[in-house]
Amino acid sequence: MAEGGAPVTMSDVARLAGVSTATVSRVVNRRYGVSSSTTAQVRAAIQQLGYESSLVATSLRRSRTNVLGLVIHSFQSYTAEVLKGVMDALSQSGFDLIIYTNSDLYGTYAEGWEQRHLARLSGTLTDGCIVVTPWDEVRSGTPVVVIDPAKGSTVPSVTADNLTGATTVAEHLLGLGHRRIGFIAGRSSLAAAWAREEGYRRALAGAGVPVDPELIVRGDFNPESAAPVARVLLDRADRPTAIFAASDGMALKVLDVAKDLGLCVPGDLSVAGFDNIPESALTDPGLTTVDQSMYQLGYEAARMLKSLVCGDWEGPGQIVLPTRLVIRGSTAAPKTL
Amino acid sequence: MAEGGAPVTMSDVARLAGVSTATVSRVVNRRYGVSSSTTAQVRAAIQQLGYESSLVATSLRRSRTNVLGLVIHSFQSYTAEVLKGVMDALSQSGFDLIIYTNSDLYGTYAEGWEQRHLARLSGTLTDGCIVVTPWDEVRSGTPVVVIDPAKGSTVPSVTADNLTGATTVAEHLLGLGHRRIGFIAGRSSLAAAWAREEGYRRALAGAGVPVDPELIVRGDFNPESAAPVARVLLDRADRPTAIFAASDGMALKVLDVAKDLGLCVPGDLSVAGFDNIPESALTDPGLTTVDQSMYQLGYEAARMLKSLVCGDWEGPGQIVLPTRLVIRGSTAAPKTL
DNA sequence: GCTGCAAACGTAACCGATAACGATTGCAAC
DNA sequence: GTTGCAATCGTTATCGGTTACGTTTGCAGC
Repeated sequence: MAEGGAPVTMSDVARLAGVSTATVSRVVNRRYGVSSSTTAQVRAAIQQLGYESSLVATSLRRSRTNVLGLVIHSFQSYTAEVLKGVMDALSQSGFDLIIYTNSDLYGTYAEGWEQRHLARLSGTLTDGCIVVTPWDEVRSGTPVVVIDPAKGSTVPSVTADNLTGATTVAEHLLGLGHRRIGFIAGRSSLAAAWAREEGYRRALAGAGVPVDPELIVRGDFNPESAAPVARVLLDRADRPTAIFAASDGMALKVLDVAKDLGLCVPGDLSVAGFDNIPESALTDPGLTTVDQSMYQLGYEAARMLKSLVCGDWEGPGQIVLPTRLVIRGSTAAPKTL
Repeated sequence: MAEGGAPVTMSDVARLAGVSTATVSRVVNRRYGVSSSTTAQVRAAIQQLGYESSLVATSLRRSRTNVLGLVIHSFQSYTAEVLKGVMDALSQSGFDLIIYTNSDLYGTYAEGWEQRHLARLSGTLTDGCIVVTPWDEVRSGTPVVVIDPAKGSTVPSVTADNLTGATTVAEHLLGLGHRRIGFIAGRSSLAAAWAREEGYRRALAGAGVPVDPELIVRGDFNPESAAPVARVLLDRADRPTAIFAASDGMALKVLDVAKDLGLCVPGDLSVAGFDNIPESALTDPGLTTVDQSMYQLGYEAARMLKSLVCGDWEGPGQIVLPTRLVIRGSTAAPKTL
């Protein structure tokens, strides 16, 4: 059958089978109270017409839909990792997944897009939602889990231990003998950016190394934002012997800048990042970084949401996942040591 | 406001504002025929209650929803690229996007999942759908665009020029002087696999090189499937001087196998792939491949669907996008020449 | 033969919104 | 004072299902 023609509805099936729509509904939902002969008739009609129940109509009437929602702003490379984790966690769970995004990719977002998207889904379509954005003003009748929420949030959430992770990286650099360590911070509005910077500061303080404000510059987590500020650091007469960027994307950009300036990594400059995106393993030299497993974040968020929806969640309201230092070739002891 | 409480509906707003739901609807949809004073009252009530219209209820009643759907089986790495293209094409178009996936990631798929997913969305939720799968038995009341459809399909579709792309790669290898070129085919049920193999055959035929069936082995596009069959090729006494794999994932696996066997690429063996996934640029040596721009596929599919929904599509029913040969370090003239 | 009861099935209200239609109101024109 | 018309707003049917409830039917038990 080709295109065209109105979609086949339950009453079409009912008419063909010579029964009421209620009976068709009972057959579809395998409810008690339909004789085997009429069941067979109805099934035959469904088969013949190629009927599929409408998700919309069903979800409007029913409270439970067995569909979970995921709301995102736009597609980044890490988004795919999160989604893989979410889908693996939902594998064979009986829950389907709907991802809702809007088309305003580059335009300015009207305030409160999270709430708007959430409301459109969680009204009746989904049994619960995952929100991938720093945000905590959740209003929803159904459970919501936030990945990487704003600082001090009290909504159910999953986040990486950015503070410890960043501390570990800085301690790794300090352990190698570095004392002048540049830091490229992330967008200051994000909790993750704050935690990573704080980890850097604490590690230095712990080692008795004073924090030089001149060595802290700010990007926005985007690779492109790192190039100019990295140059600022590296053009200094007393340039740092190591640079710790708050994201791998920015760290990879630092590698490019270093190459442009004729600096050898890790000979002249050690570079470390945060995230462990796939590309970081493939550069030459490989990038020392912190694995925060976006996959794991997605996986845990989905697991949590699933339990919240089923009402059998036992764990804590906020999950903080451990991070893992990944040492590769981009860091070494400073030459001047 | 925290969680809990039934979601606020239109009648809640109507009650608070002292009007009927019809009036609220008119205000929400900016229709003519509401005095400015009542409009203000209604808006105030909406604000106070935090009302958001339900996507489900709206789409059930209305024919048009300004939401497009995308149906996929599971998340692969290329899926993210397709999605980026789709979202860029939809940027500021007024269309939102809903991606529907089910949870059966590893389990066996019941036959006809495409139709089932499509029916659940296109009943009323979406104005049209993109289906990312080789499939052509489309039945839908709303427009559907298929990315990478089955062979000889007549539904609106977007696909890469696999035939020409594969021919180009094979000709590149022939041009370097290779005569014994192994081919690792993809899953035979897919049209893309057929086209890529056909391109390989045609290039050889064009150069007057007889096709040796012993040099053609079959994977399934998955990286893991390539290792054993690559070994079969490379363990032969008269092993090929070059291997062309029908996907980058498989080609990268061939690089691993070659390394295990102590073969030098491209000194002892040239390797080429197809897809140009990001990883292919980062290996050492870089992988010669064909860029088919999944991004572009997604972009064009979305553009086409948008026009089909609006009824102003002028282009052809099937779009075939050109491919581009990307020459990197993994291919060179054979040593024995 | 009548009652009782459960199985089988239809009727109709309902989910939250939209839109055709009807009803009310105010005001100008006759 | 009517009439006419437009502006404003409420009533109600409807989208495609689900489900509480009512009705019919068949059959066992008295």
